[in-house]
Amino acid sequence: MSLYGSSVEYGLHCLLYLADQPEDSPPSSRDLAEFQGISPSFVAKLFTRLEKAGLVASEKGIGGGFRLGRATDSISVLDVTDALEENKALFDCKEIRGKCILYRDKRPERHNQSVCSIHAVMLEAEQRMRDSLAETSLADLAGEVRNKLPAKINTDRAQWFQDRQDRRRKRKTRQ
Amino acid sequence: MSLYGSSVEYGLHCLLYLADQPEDSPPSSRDLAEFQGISPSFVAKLFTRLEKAGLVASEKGIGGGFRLGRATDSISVLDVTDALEENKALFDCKEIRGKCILYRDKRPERHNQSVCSIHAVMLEAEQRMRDSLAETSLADLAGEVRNKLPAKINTDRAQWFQDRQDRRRKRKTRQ
DNA sequence: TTAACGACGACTTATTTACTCGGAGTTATA
DNA sequence: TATAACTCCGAGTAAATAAGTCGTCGTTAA
Repeated sequence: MSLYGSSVEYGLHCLLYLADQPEDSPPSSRDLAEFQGISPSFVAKLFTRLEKAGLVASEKGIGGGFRLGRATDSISVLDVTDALEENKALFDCKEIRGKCILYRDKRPERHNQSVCSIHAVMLEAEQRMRDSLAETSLADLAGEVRNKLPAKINTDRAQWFQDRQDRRRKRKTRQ
Repeated sequence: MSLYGSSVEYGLHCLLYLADQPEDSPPSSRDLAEFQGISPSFVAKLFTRLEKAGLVASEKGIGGGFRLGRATDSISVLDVTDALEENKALFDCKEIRGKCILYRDKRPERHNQSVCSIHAVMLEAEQRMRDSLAETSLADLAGEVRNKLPAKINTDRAQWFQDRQDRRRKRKTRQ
């Protein structure tokens, strides 16, 4: 496996689709899942976490779904990974120095004085990773994808989501 | 949990003790485990991985144990994490674009043309993390720890390992 | 010979991930 | 207003992984 789970992959792809979505027709989590060919119930679960983090806002009811909670340029990739992987650190220092046989009886005070050197190295590496992830926003990613793919794909996709929305709302808004 | 498992923590601590060890008396994996109050069988397992990566060299037999496979300044923290967490990437891109409902039938060729944009962001972040981990060597860490702790602790530790070694070898070298 | 060591692999257990299911709640339509 | 259609939501399950164990083997020194 990898350090980040598949939640991060699913979530980022979903949010990228939301970034290109018109304001008035929020796709449901089911729409997003079926469009990508992944599990609808799992995507639904991811979105509850994304909502708690404020990255998306939900709209209930028959025509409801999700829209982004903030502007695309104010949501970073780091925001998404933090929301989906909870607050999972790179390294969980268990302070095993405290178990050392020499200090089994008289607990040493100096362990609390400073951060474990190993831990410090890990914290630094983690911070660099986080800085990097924070540099890219959903707006950056969405723009990149739009430029990379031929226009027809984007219009096809927009059409598909619109059709789904229309079907749910019995074509009230369109036609 | 954290992204890196406890193998990394155990392994790094063990290697740090090896860094301060005199050449002629290699501690056994059991010595290292009992000194730190952690599971001997698990530490033994870790050392087979460290040996395969060339970070330690083993010596069999009754007085045997482990010594570092290279100089302390040529073993980085990254070397250790790579050895213990296999080749676990930060992000495992499953290319779910290929499952998209629009291309279910006619597989698009352009997916292979370029790296997924999301994947690219992750690769960059991972590289920065790896660069950071590669900057610190066992020599750096060992020096830091030596300076941080009072001298007595270091001599006590050296004495403890020496006693263990002597007990195994029935006090051939000492006394 | 014996006791201690590492090497190796199968095995067990605990935790986490990935995913499902059955509500509760909301909205559009009749 | 009743109801059907659709949503979010969170408890619960199954599969995968991590963490740790155990036993057998070949090696080495006392």
